[in-house]
Amino acid sequence: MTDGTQDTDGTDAEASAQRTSIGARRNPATAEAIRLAATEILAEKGYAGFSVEAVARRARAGKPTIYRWWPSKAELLLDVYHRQKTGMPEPDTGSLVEDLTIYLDALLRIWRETPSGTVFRSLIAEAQTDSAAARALRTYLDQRLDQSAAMIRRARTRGEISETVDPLLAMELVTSLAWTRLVTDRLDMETAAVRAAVSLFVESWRA
Amino acid sequence: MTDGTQDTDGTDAEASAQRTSIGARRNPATAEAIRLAATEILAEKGYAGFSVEAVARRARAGKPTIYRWWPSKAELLLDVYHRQKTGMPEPDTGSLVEDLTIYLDALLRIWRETPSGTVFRSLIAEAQTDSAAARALRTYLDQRLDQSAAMIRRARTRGEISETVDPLLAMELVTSLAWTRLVTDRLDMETAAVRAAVSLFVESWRA
Amino acid sequence: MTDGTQDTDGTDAEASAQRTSIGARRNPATAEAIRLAATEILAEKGYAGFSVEAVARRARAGKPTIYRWWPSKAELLLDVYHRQKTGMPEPDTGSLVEDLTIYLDALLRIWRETPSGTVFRSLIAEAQTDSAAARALRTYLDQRLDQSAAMIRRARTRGEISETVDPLLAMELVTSLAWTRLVTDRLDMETAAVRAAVSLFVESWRA
Amino acid sequence: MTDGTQDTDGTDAEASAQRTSIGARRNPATAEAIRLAATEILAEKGYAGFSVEAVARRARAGKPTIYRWWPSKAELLLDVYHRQKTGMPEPDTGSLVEDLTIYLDALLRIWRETPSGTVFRSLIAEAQTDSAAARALRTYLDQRLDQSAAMIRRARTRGEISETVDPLLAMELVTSLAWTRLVTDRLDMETAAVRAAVSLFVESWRA
DNA sequence: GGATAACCGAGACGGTACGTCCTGTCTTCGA
DNA sequence: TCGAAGACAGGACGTACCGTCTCGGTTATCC
Repeated sequence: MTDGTQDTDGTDAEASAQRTSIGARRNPATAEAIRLAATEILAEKGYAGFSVEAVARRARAGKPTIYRWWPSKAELLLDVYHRQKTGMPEPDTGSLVEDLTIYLDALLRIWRETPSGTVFRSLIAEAQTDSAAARALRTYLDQRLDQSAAMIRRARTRGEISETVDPLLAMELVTSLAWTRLVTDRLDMETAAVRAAVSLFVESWRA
Repeated sequence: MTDGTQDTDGTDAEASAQRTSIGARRNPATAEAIRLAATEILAEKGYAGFSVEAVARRARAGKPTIYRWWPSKAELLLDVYHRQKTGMPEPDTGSLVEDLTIYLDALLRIWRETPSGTVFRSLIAEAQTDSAAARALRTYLDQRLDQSAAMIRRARTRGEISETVDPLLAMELVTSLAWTRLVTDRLDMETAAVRAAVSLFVESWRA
Repeated sequence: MTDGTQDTDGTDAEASAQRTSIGARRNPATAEAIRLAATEILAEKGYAGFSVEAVARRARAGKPTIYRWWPSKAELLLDVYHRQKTGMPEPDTGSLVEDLTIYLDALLRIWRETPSGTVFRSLIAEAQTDSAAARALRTYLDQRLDQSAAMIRRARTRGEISETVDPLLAMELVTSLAWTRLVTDRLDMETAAVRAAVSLFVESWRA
Repeated sequence: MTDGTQDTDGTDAEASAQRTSIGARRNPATAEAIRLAATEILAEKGYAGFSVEAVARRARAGKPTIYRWWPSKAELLLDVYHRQKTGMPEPDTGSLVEDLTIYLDALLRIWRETPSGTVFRSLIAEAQTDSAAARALRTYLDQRLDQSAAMIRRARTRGEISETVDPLLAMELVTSLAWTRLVTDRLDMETAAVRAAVSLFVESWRA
């Protein structure tokens, strides 16, 4: 940043720009460049090509800089996932089947169409090796479930479903399907199929 | 081996037994020693400690011998998993809730109490990196689903559930919960909780 | 702690004591703390543990503060060595053998019993890498030689040794032995052995 | 040389040749390529540029291959020095002054005119940091002294010098001068000066 | 019944990545 | 305007595995 360009909060898309310390505090531009590099590598090469070394190389950052802020590969992965997981709808149509269909459909589509699917797969894989990743993954799952369980809690509140339904457990059932599809590379589920699956939850299976 | 004084203090009782060549054909004892070593390593150290190098070391085998017969780490993993497959029950109590509860409870218990849980977690992790593993995992899932969907088909046949329920999809819902629990290390689900989860599938949620 | 505590005595043995800014001029307490930290580290861990980072850490100083006043690691080393130079004797007993024995014996003892040996070893090592250190070392050697050669000049003046003996070269021979002993960690030379070595210089080897 | 990635396709035909394993034993070509690379780096960039990483890069070898055979940087350095230190004369002219002059003169010349001087300086520097290097250096010195002390032993045998002269100590005096000159970068000593120095040893200083 | 072919152990090889430590530079903030 | 603090890019450290490559030795099978 030797020139006078003002972009302090700018979307510094150029990782190759020479960055230097901005004093005794974290440089947001560096952090962003690292996240960007990590994201791009995951998008281009997948988890197999994702290494701290490669991220550092692409972001023109030092490895210690990465380890300073993300104590493990998993943390970086999780951070990247977090940033990417924008635009998840929080539907409230008044119909639980509809809400869950919209939610699950959107989740699968986002995983399919953006790098976030690869990112999350990577995180799951990492969690099988790295205990920090495992903890992070579990914490993240808990939070996500709690948040999205709001759909089910609303349905219960409005009397659409029984009081005996545990919202967290119910939400876990829905989410689990998505996870399984993700790790087995079968995200191509049409909306109709999604609705059918959701119906299997919400509607009675009974004849 | 020029003399018999080899390796009396072997760190590994099983593997330290000297195998001699049986000529120009595959030595089953070697193959077994490799499988055993792989299994033990997974049981003791988990996926993190599972490397071809470590397996070769423990099995007192050469790395090329492993690569000769198992072209990838994933193949070895899958082989190990297959051998370990203990008898999953195929309950037929006349009640779908009961059948699925027994099935799911057994699956979680086996993953919890035998090394097979670790092995399968490892396979899932490997599948995120290795395409051969991915293919193997998916094929395996298909077969398992088809097989265990028999429970649901029977329920449908006897009129317990609607004709519109897709047995494979329904079975995938049940199985997905187990997978998610496995990869997030939350297998400790009591039978009552399992039954509650299964009920969420089979019973109506509606008030 | 931000006021009052003056710390005027400057010979602060504890580097962790808080120093406060004295405004826009060099803080002697800081400089002293840095020198002290450097000395202690060299004494405790030797050259291997001596890094600007470690010195800054122990002195509770910023690295730039060190680099501001000592442009290279070698300068800091040399500074430390200079401060540590305890009184080397300048014997004048009337006998050259006696003078040199006292001198060499004292040099070896000081290097052995005080940190200055380690410091000087470090300086020699540093000089092999850093040209500033090399220059400093050589200048220092020249001065030392010139100074201690006085012993030999006196012996020549009083007719004890030949006019053809070059005092500087002769002194270099004596000093060289000490250096070699230092860098090969063989400083434990008894006075008798020192005298024997000196005699090899001054007395005739001839039968 | 603004960065280290410059000449990966080195002009060096030997090093760039692709080498592979020759079975379960050390590949001499690899060892030689590593030694060559180490030597060249020392010759070109000196000790400052000498790193295992750099050697591996230039030799087109893996770092583990280097560490497999040379457990420390110092061992590699010492090995390189050993190979290079050919052609040291072992004079036996019948005159000790002559023998030592030839020897010392040759030593200084070789250090001056071949890379071995740089190599040995590096070893001395390394020994101040690395205990393995220190041990190696000391062992090496002992052997060299013992070997070259033969000149003095011969002189004693033929009655040229006193029986009381300790050959090892005497040889150490001679060698020390060379070491000191080496580490202070003052190897440019003319033969006459060398002879003068040696004379200071062998002849009487007395008037 | 001697040659041959494939297996097996062993482990070296060129590499990639790990996570840590240090270098020397830079900037902010407080005094 | 200095000092403390610490972030930064970068390079090197020594280790663990990867997947490949001989090697030497060992049988069974084929000629």
